[in-house]
Amino acid sequence: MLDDRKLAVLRAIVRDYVATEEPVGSKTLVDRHNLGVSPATIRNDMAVLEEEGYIAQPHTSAGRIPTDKGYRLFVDRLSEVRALSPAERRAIQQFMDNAVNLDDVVDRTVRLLSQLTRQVAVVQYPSLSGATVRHLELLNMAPGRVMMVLITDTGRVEQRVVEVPVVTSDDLLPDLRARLNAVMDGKRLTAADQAVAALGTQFRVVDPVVDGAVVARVVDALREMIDESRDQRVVMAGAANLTRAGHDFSDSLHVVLEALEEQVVLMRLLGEAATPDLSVRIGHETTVAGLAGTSVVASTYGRGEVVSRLGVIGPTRMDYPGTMGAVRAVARYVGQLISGESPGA
Amino acid sequence: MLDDRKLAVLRAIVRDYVATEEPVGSKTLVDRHNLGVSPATIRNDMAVLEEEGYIAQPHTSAGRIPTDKGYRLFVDRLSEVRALSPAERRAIQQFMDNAVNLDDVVDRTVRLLSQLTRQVAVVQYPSLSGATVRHLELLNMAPGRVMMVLITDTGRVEQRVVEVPVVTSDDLLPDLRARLNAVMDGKRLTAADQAVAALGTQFRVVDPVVDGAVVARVVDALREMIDESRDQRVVMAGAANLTRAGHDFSDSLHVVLEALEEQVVLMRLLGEAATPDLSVRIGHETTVAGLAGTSVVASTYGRGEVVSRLGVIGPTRMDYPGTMGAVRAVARYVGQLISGESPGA
DNA sequence: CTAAGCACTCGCCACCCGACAGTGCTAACC
DNA sequence: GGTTAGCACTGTCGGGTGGCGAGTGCTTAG
Repeated sequence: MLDDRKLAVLRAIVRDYVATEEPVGSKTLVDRHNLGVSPATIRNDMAVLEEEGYIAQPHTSAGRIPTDKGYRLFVDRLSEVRALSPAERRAIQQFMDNAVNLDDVVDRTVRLLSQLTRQVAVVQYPSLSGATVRHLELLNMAPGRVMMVLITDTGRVEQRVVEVPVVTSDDLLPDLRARLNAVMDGKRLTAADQAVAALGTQFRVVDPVVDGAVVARVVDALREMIDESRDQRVVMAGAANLTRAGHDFSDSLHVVLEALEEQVVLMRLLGEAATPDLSVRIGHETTVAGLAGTSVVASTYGRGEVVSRLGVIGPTRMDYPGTMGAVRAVARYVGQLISGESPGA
Repeated sequence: MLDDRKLAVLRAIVRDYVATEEPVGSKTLVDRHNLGVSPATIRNDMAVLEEEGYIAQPHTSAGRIPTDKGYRLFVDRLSEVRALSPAERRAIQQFMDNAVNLDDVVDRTVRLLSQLTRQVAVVQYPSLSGATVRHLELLNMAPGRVMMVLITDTGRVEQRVVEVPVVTSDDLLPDLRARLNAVMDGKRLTAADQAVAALGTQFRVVDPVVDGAVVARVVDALREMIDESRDQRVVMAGAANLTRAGHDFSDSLHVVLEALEEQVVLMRLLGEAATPDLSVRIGHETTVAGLAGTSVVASTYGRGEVVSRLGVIGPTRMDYPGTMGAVRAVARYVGQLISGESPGA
């Protein structure tokens, strides 16, 4: 049904609409792209494309705009991911290489991504589930308050304060710390959790009442920590881009902004990116209510066990090739960075 | 010049305008508040108030709206901070008491504040300058990569990865850690910095070339860390509130959102709150460009050395008594929380 | 000092109308 | 059969107009 020229027309419509943000008519189409036929012919093609649901007209006497289905076809078959310019690559490198710790890496990534794409960027912290335990530190903050700091090989630091019965023996905490570290060190979090549980019961039997209670609290908190560290944090940046001229969110802006402030929503948005590598969800393809007018370009990043997601959110009318290129480039760079390799440009 | 009735009129205008978001005229004024005089009299008073610069009319045939100067007078002399309802207090308590660590406390605080006031909330992390060092941890992440984790008594954890020449001796790091901890433990950050510097030079002389280089890198990084930890982090929440109906940011929204995404701007906004306790900056009183249409209600929180700031940002046309009440209440509660006292409601 | 009456000033809104862009259809053309 | 030219049609957008109403300032009287 769709011969080559019709596809070319669709491609031209998408590109023009994205560029001008105005419904595109048959005449302007033949003017801007040299399609070699007359407007009337294009009109016939457009009629077919509309019938098939790839384009639509906002009102009778206006040009056509792509539908979600049209964008989908465009992304899948009519465009290619745009590689970044050397200048852009250099910018990524320079900006990221100044990061001093994991928080900083994530923070810079999200800001970088939002600036490159001029859209809302979202980055999920590197997952902990595959991470291995590097060290656990126990500290007496105040009588009855113990601070626990858990460090993983991904550079992530989880902290927590627990209330315990007043510590009686001076060397309980160091002792406990040594034991816990001995048991957990180098283990994956899941394995560490089990080891800690086992140690907990054993320890509890051997020691006197008060100490036992302390140990119990610490072990419980530690397990809780390991467990909770699984619900990933997500950071967002570039919300101001939603208000850029040409974004017709005007009315739904409130809804979109509200949605984007919810960690859960952001998680789901990234989580929907089922595809292993680069993924694009367009308009109604998202399951998040209120975000039907947006598209999400996301990608996994990292290697092996240390894997997570990042992406950007923008209007369905976005520059897909460019956005996909930026997301892919940043994902690759950050992936190498947190894997400990010194990434080339 | 301003007798009691004129002040009452101003008070009524501010309240009405904040409530209805529409310019208020003389007739509606006498209808809603029983001022005991006729509209004509009010009109005379309003003429005086306008002449003095407390109110203005957006256009000739409209009612009056308060000017920044008018709000200022209202805040200073015509209103009182509204105490929170028991229900609100309970909500604060419940919400905050589930926090598990400092990040969580700050995160919850900012969300709580934005929900209570229905405005953009900003919270600055508790300052480190007065904090004392609790512990320093050094970890070999990979050959040539050392992770440093600095923990203070405020519960704040700073981390950083440094690249070093490959570590040769196995016990260099533990040894170094022990020495550094011995020197820093319990000290204020500034004092710790000096102690570390002293130790650095001393250590460097004693040890062989490679180790010396490692020590130098670590000490340098540590000092840098202490130094940088002074540029405070600020978190923001509730940006969606900017788009609530009735906020006439419509055009300047972009500017405001952009400003609020800049850490530096947020810092300055809070920093301007010179007054010890609760402070209000109205409209043009702020020095931040682009935020002339907003007011900032801020407060310090915490006690003694551990002191920082929080606040909310909203349109000049805001419910000052209510907002001030909420900010004050949250500041007090969080202050107690991070001081380690178990706060009563 | 307060109140009543009154003319006046604008912003808002609904309405109309013409210009315009783009379409679908039909008929001719290669 | 696909392509093209011509043409009537449809809906949006912008500007212009007029009535309405809220609110004011002024003047004058109590």
